Amino acid sequence: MATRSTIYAVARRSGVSTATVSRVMSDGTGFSTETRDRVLAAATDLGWVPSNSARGLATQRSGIVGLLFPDLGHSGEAEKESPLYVDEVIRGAERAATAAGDAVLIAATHSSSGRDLAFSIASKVDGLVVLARSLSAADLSSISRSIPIVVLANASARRGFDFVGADSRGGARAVTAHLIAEHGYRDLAFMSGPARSPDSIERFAGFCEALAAADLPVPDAPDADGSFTEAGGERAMRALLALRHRPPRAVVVGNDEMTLGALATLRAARMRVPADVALTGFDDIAAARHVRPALTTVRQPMRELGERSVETLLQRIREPRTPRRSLLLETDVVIRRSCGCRRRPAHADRGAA
Amino acid sequence: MATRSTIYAVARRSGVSTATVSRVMSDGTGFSTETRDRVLAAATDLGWVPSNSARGLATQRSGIVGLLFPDLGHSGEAEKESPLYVDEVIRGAERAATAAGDAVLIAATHSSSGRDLAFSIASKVDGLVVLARSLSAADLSSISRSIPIVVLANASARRGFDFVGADSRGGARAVTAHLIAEHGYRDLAFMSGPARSPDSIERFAGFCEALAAADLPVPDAPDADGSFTEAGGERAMRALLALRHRPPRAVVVGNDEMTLGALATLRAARMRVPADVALTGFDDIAAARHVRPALTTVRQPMRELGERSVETLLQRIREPRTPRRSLLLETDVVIRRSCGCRRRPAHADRGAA
DNA sequence: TGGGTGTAATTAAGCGCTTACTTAAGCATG
DNA sequence: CATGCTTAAGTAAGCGCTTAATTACACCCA
Repeated sequence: MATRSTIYAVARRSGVSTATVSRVMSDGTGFSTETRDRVLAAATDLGWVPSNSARGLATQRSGIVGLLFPDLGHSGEAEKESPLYVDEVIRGAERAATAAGDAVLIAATHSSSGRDLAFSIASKVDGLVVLARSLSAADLSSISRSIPIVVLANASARRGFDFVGADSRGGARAVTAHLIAEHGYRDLAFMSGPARSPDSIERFAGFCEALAAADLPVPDAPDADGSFTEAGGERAMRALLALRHRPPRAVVVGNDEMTLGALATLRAARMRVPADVALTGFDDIAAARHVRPALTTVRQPMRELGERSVETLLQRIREPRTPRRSLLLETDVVIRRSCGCRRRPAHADRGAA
Repeated sequence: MATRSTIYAVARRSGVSTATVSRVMSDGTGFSTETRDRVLAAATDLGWVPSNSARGLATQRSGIVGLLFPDLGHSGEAEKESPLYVDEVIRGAERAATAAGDAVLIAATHSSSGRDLAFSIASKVDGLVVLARSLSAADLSSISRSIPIVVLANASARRGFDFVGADSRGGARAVTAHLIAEHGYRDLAFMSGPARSPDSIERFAGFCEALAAADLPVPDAPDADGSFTEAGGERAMRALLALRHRPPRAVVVGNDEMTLGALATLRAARMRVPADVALTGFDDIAAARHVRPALTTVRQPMRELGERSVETLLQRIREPRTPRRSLLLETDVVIRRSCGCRRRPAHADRGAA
């Protein structure tokens, strides 16, 4: 507790200069084994933990990267639901950073505080991974004047930055195509998440592409939308049913949580899934395997998104003037029962990259 | 990109000294509004983000707290399952830190790297929250010589440190009591997680207390154990069934994921839950609500654990020589169907604090 | 014996901030 | 008009490391 000891104390105790201590600590060269042992012993005795502030000031590197993400469901109703996605990304980021000897700082932009928070974080890190819409374009470019930034999963903001994302559109196209080709459904609807969310937009686009490819009529907008939550899915499905005289044969839903909600609404309306209405989700959250019917869904490599974005960032920090990188990871269609399939086929389709 | 500008550049550009810039940035006093505006403008123009290393060196505070947690399921089979608990804690920690104007650094100790990682993190933060068994007692006390530490959810390591945890034991006691009192089961088994996990031990203790209170025979050890994963639960349940001529009437399981696995094994063995064997879990993960039968389980205030531990840490950093704190949060029994209840009662029992 | 070559170690100049101390100026007071 | 008080600003000494430049020394070879 109490007083952190300094490199000077260690140097004095082991009878060498601070330069030598520093070299020993950084695995450098230019010292004998005995000296090394003496230094290490002194460091241990004193319980010395070098100050990263001092080191960072001297080296111009803090050894920390930041991850900024939007705070979904802040203290609200559905707050237990949304995390999954972000959490996996965080895990991936942590892993990649640790593997490279760096550490990762995380911060959720609770909408209000966005700007200040971002600058406060920016001052503490060597670079920033910004997930989805957690920061305005203006702040993004302002911060990028002092540290490198990689944009994660928000294709609309990628211009001018390194970018890492998943092929949401390809995934949506692939499930939709499955519904059409394997099951012969022709009356399909799309139920979107928040209208402005880049994910919503991409997924709807993929849905439309598949319809177009099958010469089916292409809608202008999603048939219903809501928040990316269970409650949002329930409401959206109610709206959808109210709107139509006859329910669609199949509904491609923006994410799994909404699908869970949609399922509840359909059950309440005494409709069978998939016999009356088939359903597909997005994300492959744990619950997707456990509901009945188990959800056919599109899996994103969430952890890998986190890993790759941090790797990209570290690479950029190392070599600031390399051409921009853009990385689009593949998504997988996971076939279960909610689409109407009876048994899992040998292997799933892949969203094109 | 490229060159971070410094306080000197800002000072020059706005025609004041660095001291004045510093005062303006820290919301201090001793400058006119015009001066403030000039400084702020210059800072914005230059895209200046103050260096936290320099500031930290001068103030002896980095404004960063660390959260160390064990890396469950590293690249292994069940890796998608375990997160939940840790993730919620991370969320809570982030929230509390941000609310206090600090940031949080996270790191998973991938068993091997434990020690080095811990020291690397320790050098970057003002204090550390250490979750469960992510660090040995020796490292814990070694690090605590230079920065404050709060132990989270590992009652066995609390000695000498600030401590925050949930009342696992009380929760286990409460579900077990429910099984005995409400359903009249007398033949109960306990299926534990990893034998050495503090959670396993606490929960088993609570189970035993409830048996003792009902004058039922108290076992020496859990009837089966496994890892805290679905696969672990499947195996443990198979072992349990193999061991006994007749299955127990009810099984209190160490956590929800194991319960999911146990459920699968029972189904495969053509036993009905809860009609033949009743089951309860721990943690209330999202899937617990979605499986059939929905799981009766014990909920821990995971996010609050994260919040409280960071608050405790910040408090300690602020006032180093205050008496140690120990905080035990209550757990809730969540009644659903897997225990045999037909409908949710008005309110759930509470684990005693 | 002297000069070259390595290796082990030290010296000291920063890195970009904060802050105690000091100065300057404006203003009210007796 | 000298005195003191308040407020706005500047000066400069660190904070604890890293690292380029330098020194000290041992060793080898002609």
